[in-house]
Amino acid sequence: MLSERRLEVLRAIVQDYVGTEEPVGSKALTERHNLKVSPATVRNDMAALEDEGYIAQPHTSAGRIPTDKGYRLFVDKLAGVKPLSSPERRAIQNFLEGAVDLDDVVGRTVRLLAQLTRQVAVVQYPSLTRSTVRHVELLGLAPARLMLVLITDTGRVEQRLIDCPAPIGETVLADLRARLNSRVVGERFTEVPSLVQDLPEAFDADDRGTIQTVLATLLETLVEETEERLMIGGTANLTRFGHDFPLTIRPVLEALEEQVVLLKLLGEAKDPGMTVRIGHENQHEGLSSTSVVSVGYGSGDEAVAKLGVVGPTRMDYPGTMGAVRAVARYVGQILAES
Amino acid sequence: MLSERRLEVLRAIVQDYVGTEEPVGSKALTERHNLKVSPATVRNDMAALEDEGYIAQPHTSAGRIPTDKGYRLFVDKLAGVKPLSSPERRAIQNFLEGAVDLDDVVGRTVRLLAQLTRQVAVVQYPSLTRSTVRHVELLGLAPARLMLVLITDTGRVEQRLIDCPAPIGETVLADLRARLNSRVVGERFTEVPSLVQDLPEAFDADDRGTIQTVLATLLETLVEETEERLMIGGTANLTRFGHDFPLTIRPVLEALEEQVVLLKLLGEAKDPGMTVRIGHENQHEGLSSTSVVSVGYGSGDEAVAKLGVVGPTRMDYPGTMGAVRAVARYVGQILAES
DNA sequence: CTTGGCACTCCGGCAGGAAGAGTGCCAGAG
DNA sequence: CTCTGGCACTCTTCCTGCCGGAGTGCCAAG
Repeated sequence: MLSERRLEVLRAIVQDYVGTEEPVGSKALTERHNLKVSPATVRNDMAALEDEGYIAQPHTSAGRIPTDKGYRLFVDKLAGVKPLSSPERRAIQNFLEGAVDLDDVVGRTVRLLAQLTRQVAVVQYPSLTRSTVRHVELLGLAPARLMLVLITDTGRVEQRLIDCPAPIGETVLADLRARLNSRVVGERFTEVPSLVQDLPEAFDADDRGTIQTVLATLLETLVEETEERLMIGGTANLTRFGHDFPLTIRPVLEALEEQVVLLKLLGEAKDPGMTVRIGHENQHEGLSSTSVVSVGYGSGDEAVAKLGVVGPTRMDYPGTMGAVRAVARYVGQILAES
Repeated sequence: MLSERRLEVLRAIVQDYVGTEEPVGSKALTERHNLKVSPATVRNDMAALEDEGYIAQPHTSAGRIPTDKGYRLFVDKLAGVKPLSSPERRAIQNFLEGAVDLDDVVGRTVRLLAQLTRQVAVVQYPSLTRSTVRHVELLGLAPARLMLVLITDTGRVEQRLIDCPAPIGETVLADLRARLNSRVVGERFTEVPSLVQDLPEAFDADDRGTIQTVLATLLETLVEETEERLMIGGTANLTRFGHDFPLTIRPVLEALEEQVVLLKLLGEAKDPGMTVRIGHENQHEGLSSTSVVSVGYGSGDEAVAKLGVVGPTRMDYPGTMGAVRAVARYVGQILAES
């Protein structure tokens, strides 16, 4: 086990490196942090930390920089979450309250996160998985053509065109609409399939084909739309990454364009609270020199989606975590109100 | 006026510079293009071209590179539009035909354009301005709460929640729905206001307040949604820009995140055909070292939206223009079919 | 108007030297 | 056993001067 002081040294190294972006040496450390020991002692500690794999030196006779493992220890044991200042909190709230619809909420959130953390922000649209049905509507566009509209309690609306196998009468349609709604409104998506299973039985044989089609489309919509959309922003902040640009930034931009990758990234974070994935802990290769801080957010007790930021492993973890957590909370509030 | 040969020299310079990214000198020119004159002659021509402002040299005794003005001349007079190869055309068509809905069409288009041109692609969602109403639906969610759903012929669906000043009966609602649709279905958005103006007169005084609210929301939706959304992709291609990265790439990324800027950019291109804006011709400062190639596309004869690419001024104009034009055509076809 | 020749300029790369920062190790003190 | 100061060593970085190459501009001749 590492002694108290060695942990303190590691913390100091991380803090200094995050601030200066330069390898940090023993002398500078003793000066900037008032460690009560001499540089020589710190050197010994550093040697020990290096043996354990927490820090490394780019070349002999250079200062040390933290490794992924070092950051991990820092995040787990040494760093708290830095709360935002109250002006910041107020700014967040004001900014988010101006949103007019769901797209706007997500858009504002992304910009806010990017600005607060000065990193790339990723916000997943509220998931349909946990949400409930507010209304289902069927519109007859033509004798054998319907439109299905699904409205969720998170304010999302999905629509599908349906080509029916046979024409369907307006009264039957109204009947179907009424029955459908009485069964599924207020219910969770996951419950819907079993709730509508026996619906066709209530109708004439002539109409059953159409009704089957409608129900199939509805269930399909519920499933398909569980695949999430997301919005990203603040990519310009990538330019602050480092000096060895093209090599670093390219794979990150590529990864960010692959929504699938990002969704997986957010999805993997199972921790109910905040998740921090550091460097190579990220599966995706392009992101192996970045860290991802993510957290679930939602209108009620349950998380309906995730949001987070992507930045260099050398990031201000306490500050970033504070911002991410705060934004998630306020977005949750906004969603609950609307 | 510039002589024929001097134009030829300019063309050669542009082509070589686009290929090599390095200033091109007189000797290399005579070798790579079989100009029938000596380097010395070319030097004289270059001096003339430089006097006219078509080319410039980074430093004394370096080769020449084209200026914005030089590219402009090249695009206007010297370059054709390079048609795509037929395998490319087939690939485009196949790729776009797999799309399942509007979002998917736009998403695929953006990826396609980015891949074909190896630059940043921007695609505007089909505009509602020119499109017509396919259906208007009113759903009673609660006694005094409605949802308005607007379906357009471009496949777009917009919805709005309406809080009514007074409860409205189901029969009145059905009546309103029927009248509304009989008047506006098939009509252009711009026509709608005058068509529905006198609708409230057909109803009882009790309901007029609510109906006014509904109509107001409808008109508002039509206007608001003229503000376009757009999708961008291929930002990773920015890393191919040049070697002086952070300075170049940052303002571009920032500009790309400002949808307003991009919309203005596309909107400014009034030319019915293809528009090419080179370097400083772009108003936005961050884009002063980029060129924008854009073109309108649409399902019928009329353009309903724009798409294009953003790349370095040093780009392959004929190839890029060819790709942009081809993609626009195929997207138009796809939209017309659906 | 074109051509070859020639002097000139400037960039880029390379070697060598000096400075600075940081390390590792050791021996001695607490 | 831990901490400390000292010292030699290692690297990187920066600056300098130097050379070669590429390209230009100008001039005089064809």
